[in-house]
Amino acid sequence: MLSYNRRENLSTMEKEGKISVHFIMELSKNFNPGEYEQKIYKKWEEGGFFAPDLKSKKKPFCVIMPPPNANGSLHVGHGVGITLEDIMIRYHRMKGEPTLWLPGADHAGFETQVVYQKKLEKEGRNWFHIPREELYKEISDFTLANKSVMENQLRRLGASCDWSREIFTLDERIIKIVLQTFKKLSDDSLVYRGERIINWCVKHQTTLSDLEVKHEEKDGTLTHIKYQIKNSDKYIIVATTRPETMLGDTAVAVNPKDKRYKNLIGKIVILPLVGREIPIVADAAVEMEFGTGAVKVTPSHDPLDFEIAQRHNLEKIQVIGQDGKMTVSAGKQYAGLKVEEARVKVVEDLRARGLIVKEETHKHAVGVCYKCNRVIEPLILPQWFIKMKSLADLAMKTVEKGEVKFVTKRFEKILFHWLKNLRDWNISRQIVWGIRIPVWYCAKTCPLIVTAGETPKKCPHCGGTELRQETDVFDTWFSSGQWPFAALQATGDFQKFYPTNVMETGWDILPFWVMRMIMLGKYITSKAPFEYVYLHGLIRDQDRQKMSKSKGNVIDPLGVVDLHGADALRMALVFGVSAGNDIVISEDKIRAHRNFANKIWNASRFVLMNLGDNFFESHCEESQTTKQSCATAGSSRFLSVGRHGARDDARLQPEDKVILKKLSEITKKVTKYLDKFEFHLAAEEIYQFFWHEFCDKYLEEVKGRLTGAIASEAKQSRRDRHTTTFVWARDDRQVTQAVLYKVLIDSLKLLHPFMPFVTEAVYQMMPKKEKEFLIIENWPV
RNA sequence: GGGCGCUUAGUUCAGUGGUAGAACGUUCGCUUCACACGCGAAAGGCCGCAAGUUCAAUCCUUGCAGCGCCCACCA
Repeated sequence: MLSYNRRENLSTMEKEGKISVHFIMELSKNFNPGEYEQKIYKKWEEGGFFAPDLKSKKKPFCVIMPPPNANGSLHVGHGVGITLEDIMIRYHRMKGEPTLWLPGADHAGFETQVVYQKKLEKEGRNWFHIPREELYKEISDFTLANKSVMENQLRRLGASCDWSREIFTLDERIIKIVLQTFKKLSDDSLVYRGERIINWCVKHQTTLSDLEVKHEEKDGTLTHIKYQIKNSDKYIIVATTRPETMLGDTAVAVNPKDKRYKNLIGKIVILPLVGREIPIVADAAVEMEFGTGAVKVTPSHDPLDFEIAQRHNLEKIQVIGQDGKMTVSAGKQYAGLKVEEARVKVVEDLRARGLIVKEETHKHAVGVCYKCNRVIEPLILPQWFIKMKSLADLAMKTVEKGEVKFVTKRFEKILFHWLKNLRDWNISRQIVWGIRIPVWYCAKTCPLIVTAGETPKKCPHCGGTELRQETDVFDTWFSSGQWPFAALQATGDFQKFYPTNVMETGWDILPFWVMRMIMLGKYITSKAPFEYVYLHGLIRDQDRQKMSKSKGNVIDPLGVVDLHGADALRMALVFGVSAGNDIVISEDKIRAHRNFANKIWNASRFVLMNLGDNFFESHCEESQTTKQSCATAGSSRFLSVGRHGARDDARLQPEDKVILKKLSEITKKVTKYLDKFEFHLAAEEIYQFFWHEFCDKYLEEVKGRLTGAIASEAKQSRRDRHTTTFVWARDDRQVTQAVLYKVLIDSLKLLHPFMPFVTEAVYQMMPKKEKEFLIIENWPV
């Protein structure tokens, strides 16, 4: 027998090819994750276990990883998703299914640009002075650097995704598919370039989709202004929160049913300060109860006014520019002023003329940029839009038919609410970092040239060669909305793995991403991109607060992994958390599961010490003589303990029967819960069983029966292993050992999806393993 | 204004049409030879309020109250 000292670790053990009882006894009393995790992960990865076994005839299982934004570090939110996905993946892999977890990274267009812009600001450089190509290159380098940091963080969490297939959202193969989709939408007349009122962020100098605009309650002032009626000394009083926009007014609107104003409809008013003559129109969109019931109409700077203008064919005068300052059209005395300055000056000037009737404080929701919180300036700009109606209907039908199922039903309601209220989707962004829209403009006024990416040599309409490409890029969500089919097509796995099984992601991106994937996936491939949608909640701290850098309550997942191990973090993220609900995590909770990992470690040490050396050595010899691997010979026999009525074996003591019965029950339960996406219940069951049934009860009960086991050099039986359950079990102690072994190894398997590292570390020390690694073990039945 | 949720032990949360569950925390005892990151024991709850359906409601229905989130063109 070889002797070891406690410094020696896994690799030494493996070099020697054997593990002895003495080795186990020398192991540290506490599980030290740092000593094992990265080594184990490396072995898994090198072993190629993350790639799907394409030879398997079983039904494939596929999860597409929501590609993390490659512009920073992973946060705990990623930890939740990665853990849940990894649990599913490891479970299905152990069931022998060809299992693909496709990792990716997202260039995250606007988001990354915002991050990079901040970085430039700190360096004192001006974003807008850097040439486009240079900027693109810089952001690209930045993103790729972050991408590799992130990949290593995913490894630290234990993500068993197939790195050999990893794909980036700006991969040439992906871009090609995205452009084809745009072309198809264009051919189907689902995309158009339109001059419509859009959301403009003055800071970031780009438009945003409606979803990217947040609404904040703000205190404002409702200013009542007199507009004089032409050829009369009468006035109509309008109420507005944005007096400065009156410079761009082209009408006053009232509700057609409003008796107060009935006789004024069609009359002309003189716009104060400007002198422009504008009509009073009747429009049902005007609320009679609000303000004075008369609205000034500024088509260029207000969405509602824009619509009124469309209906009444009103002129549109832009008085605010993309720089957030008043334009020359606002008049000499206002041009160049910032909006806020102009507001003050306009009110002053009106007051000087006695045209302010009253000013009242007024709470109202103001649209702000979701990134910089700056007030959104509605402007009219030509943008690319996707028509939503037919795609939304398509998505609704897909969900109604059950082609896509939501694990948490209530999200289906929320999705429908979204789908029913969608307006056309502005997919163009005036940013650098993204996929450029494949449209070319001819120098002459020919129709636009839309391609699937190829650069046209000449204008198909006039033959002209003076063409210039659209500078706008796609909204990131336009490309990521195609991710499941695009990614699988790019890696060549589409045939086998599409549609995928589960889309696991945070509920906060239901409308941004999930909804669009259903629409675009179904539209392009005629199949829904996934069968199930599992949405997890937001992470909160013990005081139920959202985590944010400014609050200083952020938990860095890698810090936790370093301190307590990935297993502890993973378990803390699933324990006591049901689908769709917010997740409360605290240092206490993580420590509790660090303790559990340690419990697994120590219980395993105890079992291994008590198996006796015959377990470690003799059986290997036996199986070699029967030309069976050491591993197979051992465990297949043990597996029969629970399966073929061995519980009734006369040599089993009552406590043996109880624990084996419970093991069998727990195995069924955990399996059932995993199939139903009830990860927390699965985790709690196995936790409860392992700690309180196996450790607290069974291990204590059998201690007496094991006395002397360690020193024992019991001879093994050479009887045929196929005729007897416990071939080698010649006395009570040996029966106990067999039961211990069986319960431990099955527990390790059941625990593995949740806590892959401790379980694998222990498995590596197990004698008579069926497989080389636990990660590829067979799920118990 | 519209929509979606939540309310169960001190805390964070599970759960079920039929005697209330876990984790953490708390209290008391334990240097028991796997583990003090541990073991044993214990305390702790009209399952938000009211009505209804039912033989039976914490669970289903309705109303109410409190809390949270999302959406939104009352300028």
